[in-house]
Order: sequence, then structure tokens, then C-alpha cells
Amino acid sequence: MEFRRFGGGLQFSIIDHIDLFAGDQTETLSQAIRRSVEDSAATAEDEPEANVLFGAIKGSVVGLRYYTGVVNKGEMVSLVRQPQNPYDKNAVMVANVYGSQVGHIKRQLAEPMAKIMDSNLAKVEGVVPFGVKNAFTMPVNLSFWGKEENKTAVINELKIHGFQLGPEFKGGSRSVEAGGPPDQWLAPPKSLMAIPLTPEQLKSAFDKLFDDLMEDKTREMEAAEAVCTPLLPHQKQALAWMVARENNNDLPPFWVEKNGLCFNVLTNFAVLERPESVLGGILADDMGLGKTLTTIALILTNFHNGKPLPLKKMESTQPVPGTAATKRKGSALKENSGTGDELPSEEVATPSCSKRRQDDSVTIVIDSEDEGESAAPKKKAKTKAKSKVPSKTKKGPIILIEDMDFAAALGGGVVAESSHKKKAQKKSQGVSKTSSIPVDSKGAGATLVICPLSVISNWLDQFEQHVRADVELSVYLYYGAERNREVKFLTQQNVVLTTYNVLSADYGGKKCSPLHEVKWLRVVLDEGHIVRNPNALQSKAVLNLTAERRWILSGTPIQNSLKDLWMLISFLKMKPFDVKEWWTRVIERPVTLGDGKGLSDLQTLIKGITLRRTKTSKVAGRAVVQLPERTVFVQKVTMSEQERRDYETVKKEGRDVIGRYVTEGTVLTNYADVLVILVRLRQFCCHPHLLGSLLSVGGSTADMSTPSELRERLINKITLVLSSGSDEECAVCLESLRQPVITYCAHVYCKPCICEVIRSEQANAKCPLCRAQIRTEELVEYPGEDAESASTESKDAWKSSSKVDALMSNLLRLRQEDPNIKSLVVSQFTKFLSVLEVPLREQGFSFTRLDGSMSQRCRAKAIKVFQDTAQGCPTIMLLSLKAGGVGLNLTAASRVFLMDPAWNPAAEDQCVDRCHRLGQKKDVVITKFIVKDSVEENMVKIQKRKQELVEKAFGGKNAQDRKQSRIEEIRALMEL
DNA sequence: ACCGCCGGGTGCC
DNA sequence: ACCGCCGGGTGCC
Repeated sequence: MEFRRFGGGLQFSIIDHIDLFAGDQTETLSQAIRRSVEDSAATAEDEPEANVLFGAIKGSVVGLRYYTGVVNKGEMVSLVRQPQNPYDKNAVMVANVYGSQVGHIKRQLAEPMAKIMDSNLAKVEGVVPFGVKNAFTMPVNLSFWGKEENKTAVINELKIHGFQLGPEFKGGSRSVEAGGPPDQWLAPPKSLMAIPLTPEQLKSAFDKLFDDLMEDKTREMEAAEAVCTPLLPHQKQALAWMVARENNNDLPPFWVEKNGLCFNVLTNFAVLERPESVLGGILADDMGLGKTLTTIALILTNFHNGKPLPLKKMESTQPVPGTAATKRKGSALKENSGTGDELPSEEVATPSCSKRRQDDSVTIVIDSEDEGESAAPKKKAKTKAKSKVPSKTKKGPIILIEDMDFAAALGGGVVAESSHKKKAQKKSQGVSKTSSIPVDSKGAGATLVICPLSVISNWLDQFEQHVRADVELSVYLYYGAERNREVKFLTQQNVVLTTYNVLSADYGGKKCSPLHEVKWLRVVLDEGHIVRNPNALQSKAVLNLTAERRWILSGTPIQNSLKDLWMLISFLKMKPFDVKEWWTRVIERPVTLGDGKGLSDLQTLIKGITLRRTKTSKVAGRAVVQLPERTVFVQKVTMSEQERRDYETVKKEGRDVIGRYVTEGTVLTNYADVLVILVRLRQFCCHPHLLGSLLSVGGSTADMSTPSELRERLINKITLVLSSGSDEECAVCLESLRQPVITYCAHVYCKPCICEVIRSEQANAKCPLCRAQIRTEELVEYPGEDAESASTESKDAWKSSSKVDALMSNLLRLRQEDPNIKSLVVSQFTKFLSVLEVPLREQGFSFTRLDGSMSQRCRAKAIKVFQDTAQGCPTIMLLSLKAGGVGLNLTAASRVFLMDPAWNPAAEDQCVDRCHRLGQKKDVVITKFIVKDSVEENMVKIQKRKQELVEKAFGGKNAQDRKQSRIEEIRALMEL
């Protein structure tokens, strides 16, 4: 059964237009550049087109008696070309919602239809109005959808063959039966007359799509005994809901049972056998509410046939601390060293911890003149040292790690399964299972958890922390070159943990992999929103997994559009929407056209499968989480006279260059240069050393004299752009840059992505952003951030800056008040972090550092020592804004110093949320340093103005306006 | 298919 | 009758 591919589906035009999900303020610069280029250049072919209805005709389905597929009155059918049909190459097959063939389109009509469909002039959709009992033929109403410019071609093609396209038939069968075609067409097409929702209504409806999903989800459930962490009330609710979802026997949304048949009220499709219940759903709780813990509780509580994992005392196979440095293949598997008092990340916030409201953040602006005294929060932080300390002897579940690097990176946090245990498991394969292996009636017992690499260690930690020591739960980390790919072995685990990358790498072109051969009890997609492009290999790999139950964990289930949702629905195998056509016809298009029915159907769909609580959600009148207060101070920094003079010099230079671009109207074409100038000014506000080797900007890269000079300049550019922290993304894969390279035309991509573009376009390859010729030999690689050389080179000549002074006086005062308080010092410039190391060392601060250039191993280590409250452990973490992304848990800190304003305030919030999250027991104080009368102040003003626009729902702008506002912004920044 | 079409049987009324 | 008519066989693409 082959299905016509829906090339990209329909554009979500209204929503794109009003920029519903991605507010202007969260846009990265590369997005802006990409868009401005796209606006002028030809539209990308793969983007879904705005399809309109050309009209409809009546056709007939013939050959019914040869096929088993049946349809209902008013049922939607899909039309699939069969070019290989031996009797007629124009054959068009008619299939029902489940893809069973019903018949063929009559030959005469199939001929023009084949032409239209093959040349992609229109998509054709069918509804059978009546005659479903007919034995030989039945009528079908065909509607044609396509791009406006193809309308005449379609009409003509049909006309040649004697078919006249008319207006759409009124929905359902009644009217069609009543009158002949001419009468039909005189009637106003009702579905087109329906008053569409306004973009504002649509926006607000969408914003609310994931709201208020709590009703009937308030029942609580205790976790299985195997979970040693007490669940918070909202987590118990989530557990009850998840268990119920997994054990439900309900029909999926929009299905009803009718005379022994199952009937889909949206497509009018009926089947004898019940459509599979959706066992699982979307847990869309806000970050920090404990999705990981809840999921672990689910795994243990709904372990087998709705029963929890039985408690079974382990024989004394548990290694004693300190003795278990088991060696395997020459590398040490580390044993939990049992420091004992590290705080478990997510479970420490007991309900009694804080009863204060957490949503009343205050912003206080303090002038630099009186920073000395009043910048300090008046309130003394109350330290509630009532943390629940895990027992020193506690041992977590068995975790088997094959990747030695990773094991080392995780340090003491992991207990390795000893080798003899593993052998025992291997031996038992196929005969009798070891006690830890459940024998499910369906043979499925293992849960597969797929997550981004960055949160793997979090999962391992949490299994360790939340699973009782005497519970034998096998957790296998399927990662690294040495991973065990045996299907039998994987099937026998209780939990297999892997990353999206490993999954799709295994899946690759082969379309199968060890993970795809296993029949999983449960598949969990952590941060599931990252799987969104249905064309990506990763998505296909995820969709093709076999599982009884499926879960998506995501704090932000809607990233950009409705299409992201399809991916989630499809993963959950919610019939019939796992097939794109039905999603498009039944949900996506109606919603796009502003049809209230479509929207309410979508709401129903989401409601049935989603649980979402935000930090502000209430459970029985009480907030789900009660986070400590969070206060934001803006501390203005005044430059010294010398600094001011130097700054003005740099600024004047830049202003001249940008001013020229503005008058020439070439700001956007020279965006890379503009960025460089802005970055330099921003760097200067922090510390003059950040500027590094001075480079001249302004000259077009094309007219450079020697290739080596050009290369050097490109390296400078890419370094500046990447260290600027604007979180550039690759315009090809839309992900964060991997192995960044810069083209001769000064645009930045992932190396693999742009190489693939060049390979496929051969000699004709053009830069996706500016259409300049590009060649592989001309790509210049990013040399990496060279923090070391920067700090050593400037060591003897080190001098302070006003901003550094401001930070240091804060830190010194803080240490005096409470030497145990920990702080995050955040900058977008890793070089600035290096500069800061000097005075910190001088003043005898113990600090650690986390930036993007560090390996997983170093990161894990840095986090661990910082979170450690023992004496002598670092009290300061130098954190690069980019590295402070999701998943990190830095609750040991209660002070945050944001050293420089970010383009994207959301990135700042996210960074602050690293410590202002579940587990934080102190009030969090955030200090933003802004240099007075500088580009920084202008940035803040622009941010504010944008925020106001968004709040007034004026966020929507057309492409031209946006381009213009980009330019206006740059002018405002440079005070031009 | 309670149709249309095909082709064999048949042939005044 | 080199036709018309009748009635059985048959039937998607």
C-alpha cells in the first residue's frame, strides 16, 4: 500500500504571518538574516505552500467488488496514484482512512487527475457522499487544492477531458443527494462562508491550547515502594494520570462505538476492530516540576500488567563503597564514593519548604553611585538547612555503563554493574530470566528512554537517587562505541537509556537497528519537542520504534507551529492522525483557515492526551511548586574617563561604517560586519581585553587582496560571531551549530550541512543565505575558543574594568555577609569569564567554570563540585550563557550576576532558571550589570520596546516591516 | 448491474 | 440478414 506523499503539507499561513509562537524578541540573529534573505530570494521549495480550494467535481469509484476496503456515508477517502498499474498508467486508487483500497477512479476521470497529481498542480481529496452500499460503483466528491497560480492549469486540464470544476459541495451527503450539480453550485458554499476566527482569536486560542489541562486529572497515586523519594502532590497526580493513560482501554479521541463498529466522527470512518488505545501521552509540565522523577515512578509503579515492580532483596552483590573499582577492558568503572551529602536534584523541595508566593518578582534599578550599600538585598537569606540527606549507605539501582568516557565523566555518581553479574545475565538468555527481568505476557518489559546527550547524566543520577537501594532495576546506557547491540540483551533490561543521535545513527539508511528490533514496553521521548521536523532522520527513527506505550516529556510542546504537534500525535500512534493526510485534512487545514470547529477538535485531541502544569499552576488552591522569591536588580555601571574615551573611539569607527551601510541601504547584506561591530562594542563594555586582536571591518570580503588575509579575517569574524553568544544556528539544519564553518561570503553553517549542500548542487552550489558561489575548499573552520592563550597572554598586563570592579565589590561584600552563598557569574563571552578568573584568584575565591568548549566529562565534574556544599568547594561558577541551557541543575547557587545583556531575554531567564527551580531553598537575587550610556543600555531599551509590542499583540509584522525594524534597531543601537 | 456493452442466435405475422 | 431484435453472459484499473 503506497500512500501519496504529502509534500510538506499545508502552510500554516495565518499563524506564520502573525508570528504566533516565535515572538520577535526570541528570534536569533541568524533567523533574522535567513528570513530577510528568504524574503527577497525565491521561496524555499520544501516549505509548504498556501493551498487554496480550486473547486470540486463529482467522480465515480469503480471496481468496488474487487477490494475489501469499505467506506461510510460522508467518509473521507484518499486518492493515491498508481503509475505502475498494468492496465492503465493513469490509475488512481481510492483508499479509506486505514489505507484499505476501496476501488479506482473511473478511467476517463483518472486521466486528467493523473496529470494534475503527477505534475503536482493540485492535491485531490475525496469524500464519498452516498452509495456506500453499492456493490460495483459509488460516487465520490473530489476537491482540488493547490497554489493559486496553478488554478487555471487545473481547470483547463479537466475541461479538456470534459469535466467542469464547480464550487465545493456542502459538507455531508444530504444536499448532494437532493439536487443535481447545477443546483448544488448555486448554493453558497457553506464551509467557505463560515466566519473565520481573527488572527487574534486564533492566537489566544493557541496560547490556551495547553492551558487548563488539569480537570479530572487531580486524582493522586502513591508511587511504588521501589521509589524512595516521596512524591509531591502534583507528582502523585501526574503518576495517577500516567498510569491510567497506560492502562486505559478507551477508544482514541473522536472514536465512538456504534453497533459493534468503531466509528471516527471526524472522518466518518468505521472499522470492526477497535483502533488501538493510545497508551501514553504528553507530559508537558514546566521544567522543574519533576518530569523525570514522575517518569521513573511510572516505570516502577506500572511495571508489569498494571502492577508495581515487586520488591526483591538483592543478594549481597552490591559492592561496598570503596572496593568496587571494577576493571573492565582496561578502564575503570567508578564506584559511588559516597560523599553522601550532595543534594538530590529534584526532590528536595518538600511542600513545607516555602509557602511564599513565587510569582512576585521585583525589579529594582540601582544607580551605580550608591551601589556600594543598597545593591545588597535588605533581606537576609534565610537558610533552611532542612535538606533531606540521603543515607550514606544508600545504593541506587544497577546501572551498567559501557562507554568508559561517559562513566568517567559521571564520576562517582554511578554504580556499575559488576562483570560477573553481566555474565550471569548473558548466560541466562533464552532459558530462564534473572529476577530483574520481567516476563510480560506480551514479551515486552523494557522501557526505552531517548533524550538529548546533555540530560543523560541527569537521568542516571535520578535513577540513582530515586530508586530504593535494595531494588534490582537494570538500567543500561546504550551509548558509545562499545554499546551492546544484542537485541536479546536489550530486551532483558528494565530501562535502556540512549540519545536521539545514537538512535538515528543506528537507524541510518538501514531502516532498522537493534533498538528498532526490540518490542518495547514503553518508549519515552525526553525533551520530545526537539523531534519536530518530520523529514529528519531522527524523526523517522523515533516514529518507527515498536512499543506498547509511548510518552513525550516536554516543557514546551509547541515550538513553532501546528506541524510540530503532528510529530507528537503521530508518535503516539493516534489513529488516524498518524497518517499526515488525515491530520492535514481534519485538523491542520481547518485550524489554519480559522475554523472554530477545527480548533475545538484540536483542543479535544490535546486535552485527552496531555497533562501540563506550569510553575504557577494550582493544585487544590495551592501552587504546584512554591519557589523562593526571585528579585532582579539592574546595576548601572559607569565607565571610567579612560574607558569612556576608548569606547567612544571604537564606537565612532563602527558608526562610520554602519552609517555608510545605512545610507547605501546595505545593512542586511553586510550583516556579518554589522554584527562584528556590535559585538566589539558589547565586549568593550565588559573589558577591553575581550577585543583581542584588532581587526578592521567594513571592507567587503570579496575584494581582499590575498587568500590568507581573507582567511584570517573570516576566522576573526566567525570567532567573534560565535563567541558573541547570540546562539547562532545553522540555516540548513536549524539546529545549533556543530563544527561551525564560515563561507567566503561570511555566513556560518555546520560543516556537514553545508558540505552536503555543496555535494548535492555540485559546481553550481550557492550559499543558502546569500546565493553567492560556494566551494568546499573555501570553507573556513572555526578554530575553537582559545581561552587559554587569551588569559596567559594578558596576564602581566592585566587591569580591571568598571564592570569587573562592580562585580568584585558585590562578590566581596557577599562573602563577608555569608561565606557559604554561591553565585553564578554569567557572560556571553567566554573570554570575559577568563578575564574574571584573574581577580577571583587574587581575592582567594574558589570557583569553577562551565562553558561550551568543555567536554561532557568536565561539565559533569564542574557541576558536581559546584553543587557540593562541603567546605572548600567552589562558591562561584563562571557560566557561559550558552552553556546554561536546559537541564542543568545549579540550585546550589542563589545569586546570579548577569554580566552583559543578551539579545534574547529568554536565554537569560533560562539561565537564571538553572538555580531558580525546584530544589532551590533560598531567595534568588539576580544582578544585571548594564554599562551606562552604551550599546548595552540601548539593547535593554530595544528589548523593552519589543516586549511592549508583543504584549499589545502588535507582534505581527510583514517581512518588509521586520526588515525595516531590524535596520531601525541597528540604528538605535549605534545612535545613528 | 433493476445498468450498458458485447457477441451469438435468430429471423413475417 | 452485408441488417435489427432478443436475451444470456458479463463487468475496474
